[in-house]
Amino acid sequence: IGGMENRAHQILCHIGLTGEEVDKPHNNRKCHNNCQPLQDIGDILQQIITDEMMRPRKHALNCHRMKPALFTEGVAGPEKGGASAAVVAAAAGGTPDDGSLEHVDYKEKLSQIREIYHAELEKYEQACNEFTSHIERMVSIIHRKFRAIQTQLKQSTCEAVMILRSRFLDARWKRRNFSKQATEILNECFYSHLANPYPNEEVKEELAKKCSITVAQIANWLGNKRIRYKKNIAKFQEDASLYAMKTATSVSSLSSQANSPATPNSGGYPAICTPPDGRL
DNA sequence: CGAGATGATTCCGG
DNA sequence: CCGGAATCATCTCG
Repeated sequence: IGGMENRAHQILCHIGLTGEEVDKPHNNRKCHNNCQPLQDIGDILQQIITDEMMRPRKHALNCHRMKPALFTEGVAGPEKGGASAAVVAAAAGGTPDDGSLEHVDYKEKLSQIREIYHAELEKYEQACNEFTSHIERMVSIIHRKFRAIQTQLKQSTCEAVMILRSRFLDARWKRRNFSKQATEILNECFYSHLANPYPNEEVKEELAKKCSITVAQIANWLGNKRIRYKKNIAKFQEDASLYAMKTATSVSSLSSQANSPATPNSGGYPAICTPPDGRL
Protein backbone atom coordinates (compact mmCIF):
# COMPACT_ATOMS: atom_id res chain seq x y z
CA ILE A 1 0.00 0.00 0.00
CA GLY A 2 2.86 2.34 0.81
CA GLY A 3 4.29 2.05 -2.67
CA MET A 4 0.86 2.46 -4.08
CA GLU A 5 0.34 5.62 -2.10
CA ASN A 6 3.63 6.95 -3.35
CA ARG A 7 2.52 6.26 -6.88
CA ALA A 8 -0.79 7.91 -6.24
CA HIS A 9 0.97 10.85 -4.70
CA GLN A 10 3.18 11.00 -7.75
CA ILE A 11 0.18 11.26 -10.02
CA LEU A 12 -1.48 13.84 -7.83
CA CYS A 13 1.78 15.79 -7.76
CA HIS A 14 1.90 15.89 -11.45
CA ILE A 15 -1.66 16.93 -12.00
CA GLY A 16 -1.46 19.45 -9.19
CA LEU A 17 -3.90 17.97 -6.71
CA THR A 18 -1.73 17.69 -3.68
CA GLY A 19 -2.02 21.28 -2.64
CA GLU A 20 1.64 21.84 -3.26
CA GLU A 21 2.82 24.34 -5.82
CA VAL A 22 3.87 22.34 -8.81
CA ASP A 23 3.63 24.88 -11.59
CA LYS A 24 7.24 25.88 -11.65
CA PRO A 25 10.06 23.42 -12.18
CA HIS A 26 11.94 24.57 -9.09
CA ASN A 27 8.88 24.02 -7.02
CA ASN A 28 8.59 20.52 -8.35
CA ARG A 29 11.81 19.80 -6.57
CA LYS A 30 9.99 20.22 -3.28
CA CYS A 31 7.78 17.31 -4.20
CA HIS A 32 8.31 13.77 -3.00
CA ASN A 33 11.46 12.11 -4.26
CA ASN A 34 9.40 9.56 -6.15
CA CYS A 35 8.10 12.34 -8.34
CA GLN A 36 11.50 12.87 -9.90
CA PRO A 37 11.16 10.64 -13.00
CA LEU A 38 7.97 12.39 -14.00
CA GLN A 39 9.13 15.90 -13.22
CA ASP A 40 12.36 15.64 -15.10
CA ILE A 41 10.87 14.63 -18.43
CA GLY A 42 11.12 18.19 -19.69
CA ASP A 43 14.76 18.36 -18.67
CA ILE A 44 15.51 15.07 -20.38
CA LEU A 45 13.88 16.15 -23.59
CA GLN A 46 15.72 19.44 -23.42
CA GLN A 47 19.01 17.58 -23.04
CA ILE A 48 18.32 15.52 -26.13
CA ILE A 49 17.74 18.58 -28.24
CA THR A 50 21.13 20.18 -27.66
CA ASP A 51 21.45 21.77 -31.04
CA GLU A 52 21.70 25.49 -30.41
CA MET A 53 20.27 26.05 -33.87
CA MET A 54 17.00 24.55 -32.70
CA ARG A 55 16.47 27.00 -29.85
CA PRO A 56 15.45 30.07 -31.90
CA ARG A 57 13.03 27.96 -33.85
CA LYS A 58 11.10 26.66 -30.84
CA HIS A 59 8.59 29.46 -30.99
CA ALA A 60 8.12 28.97 -34.71
CA LEU A 61 7.62 25.26 -34.16
CA ASN A 62 5.04 25.81 -31.47
CA CYS A 63 3.10 28.01 -33.87
CA HIS A 64 3.50 25.67 -36.81
CA ARG A 65 0.26 24.86 -38.60
CA MET A 66 1.05 21.17 -38.46
CA LYS A 67 1.59 21.07 -34.69
CA PRO A 68 -1.90 19.67 -33.86
CA ALA A 69 -1.32 16.79 -36.26
CA LEU A 70 2.09 16.16 -34.78
CA PHE A 71 0.61 16.23 -31.33
CA THR A 72 -2.08 13.70 -32.17
CA GLU A 73 -0.05 11.20 -34.16
CA GLY A 74 3.40 12.44 -34.87
CA VAL A 75 5.08 11.37 -31.67
CA ALA A 76 3.23 8.15 -31.12
CA GLY A 77 3.15 7.19 -34.76
CA PRO A 78 5.16 4.49 -36.54
CA GLU A 79 8.89 4.84 -36.74
CA LYS A 80 9.20 5.07 -40.46
CA GLY A 81 7.30 6.13 -43.54
CA GLY A 82 3.62 7.01 -43.89
CA ALA A 83 1.85 10.21 -43.17
CA SER A 84 3.25 10.56 -39.69
CA ALA A 85 6.81 10.65 -40.85
CA ALA A 86 5.81 13.23 -43.42
CA VAL A 87 4.11 15.29 -40.72
CA VAL A 88 7.17 15.11 -38.47
CA ALA A 89 9.37 16.08 -41.34
CA ALA A 90 7.12 19.00 -42.18
CA ALA A 91 7.07 20.10 -38.59
CA ALA A 92 10.85 19.94 -38.48
CA GLY A 93 10.90 22.51 -41.19
CA GLY A 94 11.81 20.32 -44.11
CA THR A 95 9.76 18.90 -46.91
CA PRO A 96 8.58 15.28 -47.09
CA ASP A 97 10.90 14.46 -49.92
CA ASP A 98 13.88 16.68 -49.43
CA GLY A 99 16.01 13.86 -47.98
CA SER A 100 16.17 15.33 -44.47
CA LEU A 101 14.72 12.08 -43.15
CA GLU A 102 18.02 10.52 -44.01
CA HIS A 103 19.73 12.66 -41.43
CA VAL A 104 21.13 10.14 -38.97
CA ASP A 105 21.30 12.45 -36.00
CA TYR A 106 17.72 13.54 -36.49
CA LYS A 107 16.45 9.99 -36.73
CA GLU A 108 18.39 8.99 -33.66
CA LYS A 109 17.06 11.84 -31.57
CA LEU A 110 13.54 11.30 -32.86
CA SER A 111 13.58 7.67 -31.84
CA GLN A 112 15.02 8.68 -28.50
CA ILE A 113 12.18 11.11 -27.94
CA ARG A 114 9.69 8.48 -28.96
CA GLU A 115 11.19 5.94 -26.62
CA ILE A 116 11.00 8.38 -23.75
CA TYR A 117 7.48 9.29 -24.71
CA HIS A 118 6.39 5.68 -24.77
CA ALA A 119 8.22 4.87 -21.58
CA GLU A 120 6.64 7.82 -19.82
CA LEU A 121 3.25 7.02 -21.25
CA GLU A 122 3.55 3.49 -19.96
CA LYS A 123 4.63 4.77 -16.58
CA TYR A 124 1.67 7.10 -16.46
CA GLU A 125 -0.73 4.40 -17.49
CA GLN A 126 0.69 1.99 -14.94
CA ALA A 127 0.59 4.60 -12.22
CA CYS A 128 -2.93 5.52 -13.21
CA ASN A 129 -4.02 1.90 -13.09
CA GLU A 130 -2.34 1.38 -9.76
CA PHE A 131 -3.90 4.54 -8.44
CA THR A 132 -7.42 3.68 -9.57
CA SER A 133 -7.15 0.12 -8.31
CA HIS A 134 -5.84 1.47 -5.05
CA ILE A 135 -8.81 3.81 -4.81
CA GLU A 136 -11.17 0.99 -5.68
CA ARG A 137 -9.66 -1.15 -2.97
CA MET A 138 -9.95 1.69 -0.49
CA VAL A 139 -13.60 2.18 -1.45
CA SER A 140 -14.34 -1.51 -1.05
CA ILE A 141 -12.60 -1.51 2.33
CA ILE A 142 -14.67 1.48 3.40
CA HIS A 143 -17.82 -0.22 2.16
CA ARG A 144 -16.96 -3.35 4.10
CA LYS A 145 -16.32 -1.29 7.22
CA PHE A 146 -19.62 0.49 6.83
CA ARG A 147 -21.45 -2.78 6.29
CA ALA A 148 -19.86 -4.18 9.43
CA ILE A 149 -20.86 -1.11 11.37
CA GLN A 150 -24.39 -1.35 9.98
CA THR A 151 -24.62 -5.00 10.96
CA GLN A 152 -23.37 -4.27 14.43
CA LEU A 153 -25.80 -1.42 14.77
CA LYS A 154 -28.65 -3.66 13.67
CA GLN A 155 -27.65 -6.35 16.13
CA SER A 156 -27.37 -4.04 19.09
CA THR A 157 -30.65 -2.37 18.20
CA CYS A 158 -32.36 -5.74 17.95
CA GLU A 159 -30.92 -6.75 21.31
CA ALA A 160 -32.13 -3.56 22.92
CA VAL A 161 -35.61 -4.04 21.47
CA MET A 162 -35.68 -7.68 22.57
CA ILE A 163 -34.65 -6.75 26.10
CA LEU A 164 -37.21 -3.99 26.19
CA ARG A 165 -39.91 -6.25 24.82
CA SER A 166 -39.14 -9.17 27.12
CA ARG A 167 -39.11 -6.81 30.05
CA PHE A 168 -42.49 -5.47 29.12
CA LEU A 169 -43.99 -8.81 28.18
CA ASP A 170 -42.73 -10.52 31.32
CA ALA A 171 -45.52 -9.82 33.75
CA ARG A 172 -43.11 -10.28 36.61
CA TRP A 173 -41.53 -6.93 35.87
CA LYS A 174 -44.76 -5.02 36.00
CA ARG A 175 -46.57 -7.00 38.59
CA ARG A 176 -49.59 -5.32 40.08
CA ASN A 177 -51.60 -6.68 42.92
CA PHE A 178 -55.11 -7.64 41.97
CA SER A 179 -57.87 -5.26 42.88
CA LYS A 180 -59.46 -5.51 46.33
CA GLN A 181 -62.63 -6.73 44.69
CA ALA A 182 -60.86 -9.44 42.75
CA THR A 183 -59.01 -10.63 45.85
CA GLU A 184 -62.30 -10.65 47.71
CA ILE A 185 -63.96 -12.83 45.07
CA LEU A 186 -60.99 -15.20 44.91
CA ASN A 187 -60.79 -15.54 48.70
CA GLU A 188 -64.52 -16.18 48.99
CA CYS A 189 -64.21 -18.83 46.37
CA PHE A 190 -61.18 -20.42 47.96
CA TYR A 191 -62.38 -20.52 51.56
CA SER A 192 -65.85 -21.65 50.64
CA HIS A 193 -64.31 -24.67 49.00
CA LEU A 194 -61.41 -25.33 51.31
CA ALA A 195 -62.10 -29.03 51.14
CA ASN A 196 -61.51 -29.04 47.42
CA PRO A 197 -60.01 -25.82 46.13
CA TYR A 198 -59.60 -27.11 42.58
CA PRO A 199 -62.13 -25.43 40.32
CA ASN A 200 -62.60 -26.82 36.83
CA GLU A 201 -61.84 -24.81 33.72
CA GLU A 202 -65.36 -23.50 33.44
CA VAL A 203 -65.32 -22.08 36.95
CA LYS A 204 -61.87 -20.60 36.42
CA GLU A 205 -63.11 -18.82 33.34
CA GLU A 206 -66.04 -17.43 35.22
CA LEU A 207 -63.76 -16.24 38.02
CA ALA A 208 -61.43 -14.70 35.50
CA LYS A 209 -64.31 -12.78 33.98
CA LYS A 210 -65.55 -11.61 37.37
CA CYS A 211 -62.09 -10.50 38.49
CA SER A 212 -61.08 -9.04 35.12
CA ILE A 213 -57.94 -11.15 35.02
CA THR A 214 -56.85 -14.12 32.93
CA VAL A 215 -57.51 -17.78 33.59
CA ALA A 216 -53.78 -18.30 33.98
CA GLN A 217 -53.75 -15.66 36.69
CA ILE A 218 -56.60 -17.44 38.43
CA ALA A 219 -54.59 -20.65 38.28
CA ASN A 220 -51.53 -18.82 39.63
CA TRP A 221 -53.53 -17.30 42.43
CA LEU A 222 -55.10 -20.61 43.42
CA GLY A 223 -51.78 -22.38 43.23
CA ASN A 224 -50.10 -19.77 45.39
CA LYS A 225 -53.05 -19.71 47.78
CA ARG A 226 -53.16 -23.47 48.20
CA ILE A 227 -49.47 -23.82 48.92
CA ARG A 228 -49.35 -20.81 51.22
CA TYR A 229 -52.47 -21.81 53.08
CA LYS A 230 -51.16 -25.30 53.52
CA LYS A 231 -47.80 -24.00 54.74
CA ASN A 232 -49.33 -21.90 57.49
CA ILE A 233 -52.96 -22.74 58.15
CA ALA A 234 -52.92 -20.91 61.45
CA LYS A 235 -52.02 -17.66 59.78
CA PHE A 236 -54.99 -17.88 57.42
CA GLN A 237 -57.45 -19.10 60.09
CA GLU A 238 -58.84 -15.62 60.58
CA ASP A 239 -59.44 -15.14 56.87
CA ALA A 240 -60.90 -18.61 56.61
CA SER A 241 -63.54 -17.99 59.27
CA LEU A 242 -64.24 -14.51 57.92
CA TYR A 243 -64.89 -15.65 54.37
CA ALA A 244 -66.70 -18.76 55.52
CA MET A 245 -69.11 -16.50 57.36
CA LYS A 246 -69.50 -14.19 54.36
CA THR A 247 -70.21 -17.08 52.05
CA ALA A 248 -72.63 -18.59 54.51
CA THR A 249 -74.63 -15.36 54.68
CA SER A 250 -74.58 -14.92 50.91
CA VAL A 251 -75.56 -18.55 50.41
CA SER A 252 -78.31 -18.29 52.94
CA SER A 253 -79.55 -15.11 51.30
CA LEU A 254 -79.37 -16.80 47.96
CA SER A 255 -81.24 -19.85 49.16
CA SER A 256 -83.84 -17.68 50.87
CA GLN A 257 -84.23 -15.66 47.72
CA ALA A 258 -85.35 -18.46 45.49
CA ASN A 259 -84.62 -22.03 44.59
CA SER A 260 -83.94 -21.19 41.03
CA PRO A 261 -83.38 -24.28 38.89
CA ALA A 262 -80.90 -22.47 36.71
CA THR A 263 -77.25 -23.44 37.24
CA PRO A 264 -77.45 -25.03 40.63
CA ASN A 265 -73.72 -25.51 40.68
CA SER A 266 -72.86 -22.18 39.13
CA GLY A 267 -69.76 -20.51 40.53
CA GLY A 268 -68.86 -23.53 42.58
CA TYR A 269 -66.61 -26.53 42.24
CA PRO A 270 -67.34 -29.90 40.69
CA ALA A 271 -69.60 -32.21 42.65
CA ILE A 272 -66.73 -34.50 43.51
CA CYS A 273 -65.18 -32.81 46.50
CA THR A 274 -61.94 -34.71 46.73
CA PRO A 275 -58.64 -33.24 45.58
CA PRO A 276 -57.43 -34.46 42.20
CA ASP A 277 -54.84 -36.72 43.74
CA GLY A 278 -55.98 -36.72 47.34
CA ARG A 279 -52.88 -34.87 48.44
CA LEU A 280 -54.72 -32.11 50.30
C1' DC B 1 -35.94 1.35 54.33
C1' DG B 2 -36.97 -3.43 55.36
C1' DA B 3 -39.96 -7.27 56.26
C1' DG B 4 -43.72 -9.50 54.74
C1' DA B 5 -47.24 -10.04 51.06
C1' DT B 6 -48.10 -11.14 46.49
C1' DG B 7 -48.17 -12.43 41.57
C1' DA B 8 -45.34 -14.91 38.24
C1' DT B 9 -42.02 -18.27 36.78
C1' DT B 10 -39.46 -22.51 36.90
C1' DC B 11 -38.61 -27.17 38.01
C1' DC B 12 -40.16 -31.63 38.98
C1' DG B 13 -43.11 -35.65 39.78
C1' DG B 14 -47.17 -38.20 38.66
C1' DC C 1 -50.49 -31.33 31.28
C1' DC C 2 -51.58 -30.19 36.05
C1' DG C 3 -50.35 -29.13 40.58
C1' DG C 4 -46.81 -28.71 44.39
C1' DA C 5 -42.79 -26.51 45.77
C1' DA C 6 -39.17 -23.27 45.45
C1' DT C 7 -37.84 -19.02 43.95
C1' DC C 8 -37.85 -14.44 41.85
C1' DA C 9 -39.16 -9.67 41.56
C1' DT C 10 -42.15 -6.31 42.88
C1' DC C 11 -45.54 -4.20 45.91
C1' DT C 12 -47.29 -2.67 50.35
C1' DC C 13 -47.21 -1.11 54.74
C1' DG C 14 -45.36 0.10 59.19
